[in-house]
Amino acid sequence: MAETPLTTEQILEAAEDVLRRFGPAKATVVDVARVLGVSHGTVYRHFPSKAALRAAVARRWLDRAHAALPAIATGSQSPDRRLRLWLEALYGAKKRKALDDPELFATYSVLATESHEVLDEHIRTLQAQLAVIIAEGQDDGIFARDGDPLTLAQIVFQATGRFHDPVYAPVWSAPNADRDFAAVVGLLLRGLAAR
Amino acid sequence: MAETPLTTEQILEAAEDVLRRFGPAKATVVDVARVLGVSHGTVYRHFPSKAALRAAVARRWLDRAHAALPAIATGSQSPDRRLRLWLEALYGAKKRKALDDPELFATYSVLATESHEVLDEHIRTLQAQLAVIIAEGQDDGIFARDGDPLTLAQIVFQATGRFHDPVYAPVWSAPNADRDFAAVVGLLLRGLAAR
DNA sequence: GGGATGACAGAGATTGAAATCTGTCATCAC
DNA sequence: GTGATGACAGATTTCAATCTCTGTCATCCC
Repeated sequence: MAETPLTTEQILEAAEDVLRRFGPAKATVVDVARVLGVSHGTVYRHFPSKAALRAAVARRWLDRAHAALPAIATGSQSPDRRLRLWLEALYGAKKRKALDDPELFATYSVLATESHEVLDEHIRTLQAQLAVIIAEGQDDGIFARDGDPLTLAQIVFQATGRFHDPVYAPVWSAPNADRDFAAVVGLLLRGLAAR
Repeated sequence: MAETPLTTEQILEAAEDVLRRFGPAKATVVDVARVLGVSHGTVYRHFPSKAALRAAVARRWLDRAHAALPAIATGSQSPDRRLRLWLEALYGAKKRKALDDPELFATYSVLATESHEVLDEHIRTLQAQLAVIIAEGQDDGIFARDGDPLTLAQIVFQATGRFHDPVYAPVWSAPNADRDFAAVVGLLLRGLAAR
């Protein structure tokens, strides 16, 4: 029976499975153990608490959902073009997931929201990518040189919040959402531009 | 007893009172009637439903909370300065209320959110005020002339959402909130400016 | 007649007893 | 010794019985 020594990875897989099926409100550690065919005590050898397990699932999901972004941030196109592409990719990925499977998206949004730490770190990672693009734009003379890149990255991230914060998921399918997104990004790029 | 013929205004006053004391989850029409010393059937002579009563309370509150804004929008200062002042007044009013009495603020946020219609109309009113400022800025040559004022108003409103949408109330007391607000507004004004 | 009432049906909320879950740990199996 | 188990205490959730609320309307009162 114990042919394979249960891995953390398997537990995460099972936990995702249970969350997908039962949703964040009903998923229990006992359910996860049942899927794996072990006792729930075993799950507690790998994770100190249910919250830690859910946080790990959230981290995995966030990383996977935004796997394409770093490549865009360090791409070969001009910084202004890259900034637009990066924000489009972020909005696009969120929007696609929210429309494809709203229930699953809601589940993961709950996980992310409850795992404060994980979410904060994820956001810091995203803002750091934005900061790289902005810094290169400043070096190239495409963007105005006043203002530190990380602060500007935070500002751009905040100003585009409506297009990546899950609380706004319902408006992403509104008729004007894409037009509004493009307009906000356009205005921010104008604001960033050197004159 | 029936010296005064019960007015809609009195009912709204009583409803606010009950909402303040019991919160949005517990406040009932029977409570409101009790405060007024009438039967709850009487309340239904003035409002077709509990939802309509709550919507009327929400409208009153939103109008009162933002009573100072129209004067700023039509003020005598330069449009760019007025735009900044107007956004500061909006953020400031929200922030003050949220910090002064978080519970009451949460109560009214619930009312506003559940009264879709009322909230949408209120937002349209606010955006129309912003549009007036922007249109004057375009006429004066302070703002770039491309883009229609109402669309630009919507874009500015959306980009500053983090500083007026009640879902973000918890971050308004963060150490950098005011700095971030000023930076977002600064970037947007740069984007709006004629070159 | 205009305005208020309170009894009523159906919908929705409350409550507390029973069931389930979380997290621990002494024990077991290899 | 390493890793898994399952019994357990305390916390949390469920569920069904009960109670309260919403919205209507026939009736009442000035």
